[in-house]
Amino acid sequence: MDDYLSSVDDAVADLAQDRGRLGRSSTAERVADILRDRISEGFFEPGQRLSEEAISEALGVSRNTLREAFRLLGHERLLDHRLNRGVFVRVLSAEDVADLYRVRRVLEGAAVRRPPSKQALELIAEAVADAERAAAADDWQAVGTANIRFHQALVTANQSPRLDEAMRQLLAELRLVFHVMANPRDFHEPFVQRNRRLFDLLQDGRLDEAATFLDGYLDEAEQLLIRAYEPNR
Amino acid sequence: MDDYLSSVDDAVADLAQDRGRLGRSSTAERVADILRDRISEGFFEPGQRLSEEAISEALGVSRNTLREAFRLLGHERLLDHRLNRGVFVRVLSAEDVADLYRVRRVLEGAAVRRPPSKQALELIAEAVADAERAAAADDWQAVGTANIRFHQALVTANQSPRLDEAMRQLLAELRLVFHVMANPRDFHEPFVQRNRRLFDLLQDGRLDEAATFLDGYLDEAEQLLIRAYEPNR
DNA sequence: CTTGTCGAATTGTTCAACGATCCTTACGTT
DNA sequence: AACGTAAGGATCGTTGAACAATTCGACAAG
Repeated sequence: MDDYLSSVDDAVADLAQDRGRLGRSSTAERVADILRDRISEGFFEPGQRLSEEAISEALGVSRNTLREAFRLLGHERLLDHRLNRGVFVRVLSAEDVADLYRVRRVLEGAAVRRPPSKQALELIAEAVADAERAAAADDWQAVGTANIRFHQALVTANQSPRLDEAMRQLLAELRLVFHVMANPRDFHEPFVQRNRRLFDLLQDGRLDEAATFLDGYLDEAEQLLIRAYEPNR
Repeated sequence: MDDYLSSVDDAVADLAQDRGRLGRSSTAERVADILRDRISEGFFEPGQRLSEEAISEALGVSRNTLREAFRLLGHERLLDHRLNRGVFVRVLSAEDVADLYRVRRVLEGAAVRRPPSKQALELIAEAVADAERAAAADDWQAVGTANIRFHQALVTANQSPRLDEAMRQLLAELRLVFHVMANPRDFHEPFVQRNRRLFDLLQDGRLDEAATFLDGYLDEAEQLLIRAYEPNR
């Protein structure tokens, strides 16, 4: 009987993992999801103003609800809310890009310096493989998203939900900038090999080497980005 | 005449620094400020429900505006927004506390490992002095806020606005927990000396020592907190 | 070319209303 | 005693309309 009870308890405990999915749905949040996707895919361009009237009508929600969605995205730094002037898709300055890479060095650097869990290694390996596969297929858009997943997986090694969330937001912000890269191949291709190399270092437990390798990696990515970005300010 | 023009230009350029203060005031944000203060001072206790009707009436704003404020604080993790049930002052679990300290180790650890700027050192020195002064005056509440300023100043060394902001949020979240400490003196006193010691190490450029010292520091703070916190769950 | 003024357009905020959801209580069933 | 159901009240989610406040561009005056 003890067995029976404990197995039930186990099942219930497992179930608790899905609890997160229950509460998740309010119109405002769903609207925010839609807008977030549109922004990160480049449908709304940085600097563009999002009219309350036009969008609320287009999505069939009231202005008040739309404004709640705007607030959410504003806090994620995807939208810029200027009083009495409306909300605009965020325009990142070169300093913003530099700051984002400063944060990446801290977040990813800390992750790389600690022995990764088996789970984390698996996630990282998957992302590397996906990137290589996409590169072989000349699908550079897919390479880009796989690269992003790679770095997200890296941060996972910190075992911290809050750092994961911070990284998620950071990468969403960075996507605002990726669209300025005229040729996505030039930007994403060089890093596919490096991802593989970084993964190998991590797997072999050569953490110090991984850390310095990562620093060089991020330096170059930042410079590539800023060089392509600085002109049109 | 050139001189005249350029001096005017300079004056105008200076003025641009104050631009940030212009936009900053909407009713919703001011309401959020009020509520944030009330929460961090313990007026609203963790777990308490904040009624839209009661608070909107008390503050003399509409429910819609209040909801915008709630969204803001929800994103700062100070409020817990449960669909159709209202907003509650966030209740941190022991895992939350552990995670917060994980993030602190990353943020403060990275800061301590890089040579601090003169400005940063100054901010840190001020916080240390304030804490010592308050400790001498037996004002343990003030010691607590000075300690918080100390750690905020530490992170300043990262030279990253986003990390500063992350630290600000993190500390606001931690304040939710500080109120469970029955005797603030026991919690804050041991760290006044350590702040001084950490400052000395930084000033002398003994960064590695500072880093390991900080790790021990954070470990102890975390355990103190969790020990006082775990029981009442 | 700068400054003042006016009006259209948009946002900020409020209000009232209605449906949807949750909580509580009570009642009946097994 | 544990569980399923039902009813009612309270609160939230969302809407639509309304008005004040603010911005912005145009146009006239100096």
